[in-house]
Amino acid sequence: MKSGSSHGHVSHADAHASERVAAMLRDLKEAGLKATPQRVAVIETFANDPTHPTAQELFDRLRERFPAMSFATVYNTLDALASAGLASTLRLGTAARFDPNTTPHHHAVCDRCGAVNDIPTESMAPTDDAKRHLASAAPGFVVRAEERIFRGICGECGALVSRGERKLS
Amino acid sequence: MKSGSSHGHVSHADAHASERVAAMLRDLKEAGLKATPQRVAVIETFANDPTHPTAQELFDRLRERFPAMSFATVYNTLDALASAGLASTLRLGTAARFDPNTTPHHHAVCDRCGAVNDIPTESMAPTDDAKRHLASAAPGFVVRAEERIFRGICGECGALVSRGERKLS
DNA sequence: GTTGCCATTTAGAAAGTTTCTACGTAGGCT
DNA sequence: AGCCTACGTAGAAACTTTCTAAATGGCAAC
Repeated sequence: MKSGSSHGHVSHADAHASERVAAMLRDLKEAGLKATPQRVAVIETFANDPTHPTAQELFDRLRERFPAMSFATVYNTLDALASAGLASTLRLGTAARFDPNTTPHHHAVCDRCGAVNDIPTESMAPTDDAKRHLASAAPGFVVRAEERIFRGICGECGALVSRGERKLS
Repeated sequence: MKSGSSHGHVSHADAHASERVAAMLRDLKEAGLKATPQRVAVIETFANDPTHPTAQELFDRLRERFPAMSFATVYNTLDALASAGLASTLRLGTAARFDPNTTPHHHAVCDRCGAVNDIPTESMAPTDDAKRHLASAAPGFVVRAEERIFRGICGECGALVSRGERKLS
């Protein structure tokens, strides 16, 4: 993260990023959680990252600024954020991935490069078809949330493959 | 397991179960994989299990019949089955869960008891709405498969909660 | 039926991820 | 400023998955 907010200069893009960080810090306090330096650092590192980082990735980046930070703090903080509704957990492979985007959305995962993209959707409500099948297969089930994962090949990898390049798998 | 559909008689359950095992063994051979005793045991244990067992759960059960079986064999076999299209992997928590049902379907996961139910759906195709959002958020992405996970409270847990009982997480 | 190849199994180690414990620290309210 | 308690740290522990080397055995070919 080279465009982090620790620099003095604030560009237009960083302005939005700062807003998001500020909003998360505000929500953090409203949830009754303490704004410790470590949590502020996690939020600054995490809030505007669209790559769905793993705990390890966040830990590696945070350590550059906080050499003393422990792995448990990363998990504790992410759990705290998730409990407060400021983040969500996504389990796609062996390691969990975390998402600062709490607006309703789905995910597109590339089979080739592993990239995870957010797919915004206005309505997360199940279709009538889905509701019907849900009702008959799991009677009485009350839906709290729905996750959708699209698996396939992303545009970039599709272009590489069509050019005959085969770097991975 | 209540079927809720217009057909499906319990009296034929065993017959259907045997058929399914036979079909999986046939498909296994057609995929060029050897029908070892361990694989046959995994298939017999796994083919008709609707609970989406973890590798640990399958291993525990298999060990009763095959005390010498190693954990790696369970993973190897499940991977082989998945490669041959006879099973699929579902990652919901820390441990992967496996599903012998390869017909297109979704999953309903209970927040309280953790039960996983299959939700059959005729069409797995994304809605026009989803396609539109997918195209703009991930240009060029080609969908191979779509997974949906409904999270909520299952009928059983809902009934318990409404009676004021709180047995577990 | 025998032989031989090679996929597969096994035990164990290793790698990787997540959770837990004990204790020291410090945030933030009064 | 002082207190209470939530929080952070280090490290261990628990758990899941993958890997390695060596032995085994399924099954095709003869």
